[in-house]
Amino acid sequence: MNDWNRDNSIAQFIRQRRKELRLTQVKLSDTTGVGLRFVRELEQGKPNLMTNKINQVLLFFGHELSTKPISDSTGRNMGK
Amino acid sequence: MNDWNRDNSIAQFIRQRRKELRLTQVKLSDTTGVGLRFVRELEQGKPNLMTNKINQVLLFFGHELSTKPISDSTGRNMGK
DNA sequence: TCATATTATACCTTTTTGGGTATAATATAT
DNA sequence: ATATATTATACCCAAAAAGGTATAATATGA
Repeated sequence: MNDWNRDNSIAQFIRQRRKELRLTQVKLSDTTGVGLRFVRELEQGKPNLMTNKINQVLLFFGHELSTKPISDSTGRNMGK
Repeated sequence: MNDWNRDNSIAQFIRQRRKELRLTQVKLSDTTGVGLRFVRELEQGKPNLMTNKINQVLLFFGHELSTKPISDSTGRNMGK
């Protein structure tokens, strides 16, 4: 078992969309052009990934990396 | 000159927020703990960056990496 | 159950990032 | 204009990602 973040929202998004389209990891790897290992690390929430590779996959789903505010449990915005 | 994407939205976000707080790249580098070189590559829109490093900077601004739909000029959603 | 498909883990290699530093270019202020 | 501060570019090095492949584990279906 690795110590990656399974409920990483990006990871979840990818896996969910992939399953909705009934694609295997292999298929997604082929069609997006990233390695199979990368698809797995991505879906399993490996913390350190290359943004261009992620975007390469997200593009297939019509998405891209962006930023969003972090809110705590009360909905308050954090940070400077 | 490099061929990076200057109007990368994440890059723009970082630089804009940094300037609003009147911080130098050096200051931001120090306070976030990432290297100065990284801050520069980030703001200049280098496409291949490690997500954890970006998040390390975004956290300071109360943000984090996420995904968003790509829309064309008409506002239509793209992709599968 | 049993065979197959899909996903997960482990090992090795190549490639590239990120850090640091030094230097050059640009912006800012007096 | 000129001194200073800030940002940009170029170099090398260590550390780590991504790819490939092989094997194990798990899920799926007949």
